[in-house]
Amino acid sequence: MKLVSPGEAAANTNDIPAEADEEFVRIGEMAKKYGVTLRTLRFYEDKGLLNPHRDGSTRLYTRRDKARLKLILLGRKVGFSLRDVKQMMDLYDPSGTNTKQLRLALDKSEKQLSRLQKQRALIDDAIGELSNSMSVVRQMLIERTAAPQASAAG
Amino acid sequence: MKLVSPGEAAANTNDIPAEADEEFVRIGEMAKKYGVTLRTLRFYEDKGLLNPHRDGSTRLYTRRDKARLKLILLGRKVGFSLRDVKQMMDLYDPSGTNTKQLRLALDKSEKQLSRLQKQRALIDDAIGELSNSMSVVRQMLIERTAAPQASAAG
DNA sequence: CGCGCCTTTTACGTTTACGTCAATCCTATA
DNA sequence: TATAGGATTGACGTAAACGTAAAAGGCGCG
Repeated sequence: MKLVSPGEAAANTNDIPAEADEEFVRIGEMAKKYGVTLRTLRFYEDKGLLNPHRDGSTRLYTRRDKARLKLILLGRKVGFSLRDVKQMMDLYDPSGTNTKQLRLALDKSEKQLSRLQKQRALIDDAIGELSNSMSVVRQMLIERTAAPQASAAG
Repeated sequence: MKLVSPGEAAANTNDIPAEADEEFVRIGEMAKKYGVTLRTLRFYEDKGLLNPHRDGSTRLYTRRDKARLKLILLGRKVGFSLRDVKQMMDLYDPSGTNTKQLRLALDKSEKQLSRLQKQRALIDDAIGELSNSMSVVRQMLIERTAAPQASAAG
């Protein structure tokens, strides 16, 4: 099931780099395009999140893989674990309405949203406590640098 | 340098549990008092954050250890690493003004504060994106459940 | 005397998302 | 043909803060 000869793919990359309709890209180009490392792409594949075609041993990524990667990156951005992302993606069925997938996504999203809100509360709390401590420390420093000269209360 | 015999300490725990002025507490009581596990206390000691006395092999925690633990827990709460906490604590000198310690603490605090603020921005961002996605998904679900009956636009 | 409870040390396991070699292979190019 | 540039798999390393046995010692109580 060989779709493109390696020479052809390589030539394509060299000849018409702006001819946007390239079917396949190799891992290096894919990585640059989405700002991830090669390791990351291989890792995602290892975890079953991506499934690029192969030309021999060389990975070839298609539009489909790009769409999936975009979803992964979005998921990562909003704080889903890769496992969650995989769970949701695994439910995708191009021949159906994907109701189950959507419901799962919504369910997970609600939970994640509340997690994020809790996190934000924790961070706000931490910011408050830290600011307090900083005031105290600043005050201590003032006393320690200004007092030795004019200590009134002794 | 044995300060309290084991029998005495044990008796103390059994006889007068409410007599607040106990000099030493063992690891179990310490853990309960501060809501941490035994493992945590031993871990902190292993990392050089605590230094309880010993009666034989039994750890005995004093007021000083309690104060240090409080600081550790505060540091943890505001997001410092244990390493940071240790660095700051290590500068403590009961016979000086501790200016260096205070300056380091303030410096680290400023950095941590900006980290926290960045984190909060990221979280707010994530919340926004997630909310958007959820709207989209909800809309898709509506279309998939309501449309099959009355699809006007075909 | 045996039981249960507390304590000890040692040391490997957990989680997540990759980083960082290492050794090897293939290919286009000068 | 030598070399540089990508690509491959495999596998150990990292960070943080503990969790979780495992095996053993000590103590008071009934």
